[in-house]
Amino acid sequence: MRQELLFSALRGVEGSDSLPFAIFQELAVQIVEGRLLPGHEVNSAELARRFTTSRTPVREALLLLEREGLVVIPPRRRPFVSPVALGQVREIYEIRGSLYGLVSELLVGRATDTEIKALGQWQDLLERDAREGDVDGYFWHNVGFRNAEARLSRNGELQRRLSSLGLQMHRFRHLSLSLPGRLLNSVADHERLVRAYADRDAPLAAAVSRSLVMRGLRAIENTGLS
Amino acid sequence: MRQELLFSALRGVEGSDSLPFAIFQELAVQIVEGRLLPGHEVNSAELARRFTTSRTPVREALLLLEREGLVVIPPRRRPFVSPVALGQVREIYEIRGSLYGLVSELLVGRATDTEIKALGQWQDLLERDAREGDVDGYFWHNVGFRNAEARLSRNGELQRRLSSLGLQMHRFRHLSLSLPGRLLNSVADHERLVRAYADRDAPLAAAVSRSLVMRGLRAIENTGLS
DNA sequence: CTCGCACGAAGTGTCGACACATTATCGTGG
DNA sequence: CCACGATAATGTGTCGACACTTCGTGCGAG
Repeated sequence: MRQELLFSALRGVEGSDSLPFAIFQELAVQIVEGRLLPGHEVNSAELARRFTTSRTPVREALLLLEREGLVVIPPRRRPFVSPVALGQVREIYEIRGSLYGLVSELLVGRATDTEIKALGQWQDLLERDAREGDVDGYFWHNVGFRNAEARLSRNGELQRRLSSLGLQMHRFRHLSLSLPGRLLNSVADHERLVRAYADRDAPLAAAVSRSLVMRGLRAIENTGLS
Repeated sequence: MRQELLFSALRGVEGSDSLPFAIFQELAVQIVEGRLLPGHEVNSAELARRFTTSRTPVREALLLLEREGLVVIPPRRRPFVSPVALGQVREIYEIRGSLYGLVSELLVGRATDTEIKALGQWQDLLERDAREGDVDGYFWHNVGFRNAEARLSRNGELQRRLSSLGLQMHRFRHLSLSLPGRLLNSVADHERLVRAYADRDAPLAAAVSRSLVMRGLRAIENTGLS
């Protein structure tokens, strides 16, 4: 499944074969896809029954979900899927904008010409998706593009933190891209970005990358989130 | 103890009264202060004996330490205090520089005049410490200053993430500040920063804030870390 | 004397059980 | 008929136990 892209930088932190991580991944996808709605209760006892294990690994999985901000665990109370408040969305976008600005800046100084060319190929895919109005395809190719950028920044810590933010963002993606005209706008930004990479213009790349993220926030704000 | 400043933004995430969090805090301080050296083995069995509890809460504490990057937990193998590689230090500083740039930028738009004046008071303390050559005092007042800045950014997520990075940074602080002339340099940067705040000059504040962090990295690199 | 294997010691991941806290149910009084 | 309090049901945090794996030690073959 394409969802595996979301965990790319998290894998290896905890053995991906471990039982807790498998449970975490399963639940993370469900939350992020909207099948488990905010406020929905995820108590360890029931999950243990569902996965036919004891509560210990489930508990660990819940802690992982908490660290990714997908679940809230109040002490002595049942854990539940974390709510998505507009304020928090804005906070996350601000961080993400700053960090992707950094990615672009680092990338300009560290990526080879061929690597930058490879980014251009992602750009072609995005353009095609936008032309055909394939919102879903656009989204996933965009994730691929961003992952590729993060990798080229040659900063593993940065990659890991962005991946964590990406999980959160996935939760409200449908709000961000489904607006008319949004895709074409976005694809134009991407083009400017790739050109800045090719020109090795670090400040411009950083600025464009950041504004690209912030435009996504603007789009969400206009839909009027609950 | 002053160390409590380090956990300011982490408290509340997990009940600070919980047993696992208490163990986490205890161990985090020991690692961060250098009393538990990189590579030192921290197995849950021994810790359980030392804290006179079962392994379950200890295990949870170790997971918290792992999430802060202070401990590595290889599957089926004993956990150990994570090593401090120069490469990783650079990665963290890059992220920190970017995020503190963001803090400064947001702060300019969101803090009140009186709040900015309060930052100036921290600045006075730093100046005095620098004049008197009180490296330790300077460090802690600096932490206070940065925490205050983060709070004024009015972005809780950002605050939390910076606090996490701060824990890591504490591990090599002695390398960063003990160089001759470093304090005076740093204090001059702080002054420029506070002035930019007073002038409500967001781009300048962001640039100064970031360069302030990066100067710290430069200082560490020159000492030649193992 | 060195290398490698086997055996024992110790640690990890998981489990079921327990006391306590929280939550839901239901009967009773107003 | 609703509010409220006792009580039952369910969940959390913690514990000790177990099988399996990893680590350490020493013995024996070469």
